[in-house]
Amino acid sequence: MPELPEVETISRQLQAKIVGKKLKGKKIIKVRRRAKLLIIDFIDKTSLVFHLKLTGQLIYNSRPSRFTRQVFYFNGGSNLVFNDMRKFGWFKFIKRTEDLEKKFGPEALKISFKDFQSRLTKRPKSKIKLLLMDQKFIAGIGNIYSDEILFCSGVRPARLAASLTEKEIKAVFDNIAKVLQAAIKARGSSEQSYLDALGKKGDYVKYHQVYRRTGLPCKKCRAPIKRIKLAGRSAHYCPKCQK
DNA sequence: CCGAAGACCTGCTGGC
DNA sequence: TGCCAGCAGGTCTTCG
Repeated sequence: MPELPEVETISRQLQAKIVGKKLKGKKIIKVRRRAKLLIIDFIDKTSLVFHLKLTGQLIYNSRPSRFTRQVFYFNGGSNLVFNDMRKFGWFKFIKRTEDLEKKFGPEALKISFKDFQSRLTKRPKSKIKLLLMDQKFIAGIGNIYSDEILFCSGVRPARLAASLTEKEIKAVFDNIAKVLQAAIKARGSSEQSYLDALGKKGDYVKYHQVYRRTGLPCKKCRAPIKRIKLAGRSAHYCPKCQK
């Protein structure tokens, strides 16, 4: 589930619901996202940090299910339910988030073209899809959105960074923001288990051009979508639209 | 330095 | 219907 658009959706929804409430007697002053982390900041400068990994859910005012790992209760009776079928996700209370946040590269929605380009030239032999998913290179993009960004850019996922023309680098850069913003607007992609903080599915799957569409006709040219393996992950692309 | 492979978990789907 | 292989939004660690 949760890449940048999904975590951003949850973050915005929770920000509207729980700021000003108290958890364990401590007042919540902000809910925010860094990379794929969801961070709840308290007035005493401590934070509660979540990583939802593949199947984590954070749902406001929900009921526990068989997959519930933890329920957080706020003063006044409302709650926040943390579900995670595959148990990869985690949460922890920490004193300062700085050290944790330092481990990530620039935010995908904040990086400048200049920075993006210079980072690419420093990793000439890396495959472009793996670079987009490398959280130290650029933070927030995962398997779904790297495939979608590269489709929109006309670039195959296994291309080496050094092989991209200036025009292609610009296209990839532009499509990072374009695809992620559109996905946030649709409240993310619900492939299987993802739900937003209000317990609703995200609508972006219907806009997917290639992700998990192996063998289906490309929405632009009708050529069958291909799937390959890169670093153990599936990569989907249109052999005709992407060079 | 880099990349590939396996580990961590559970559930679902498709083929025989 | 049953069983088994393969797949799934993400990091981590280990090994070559």
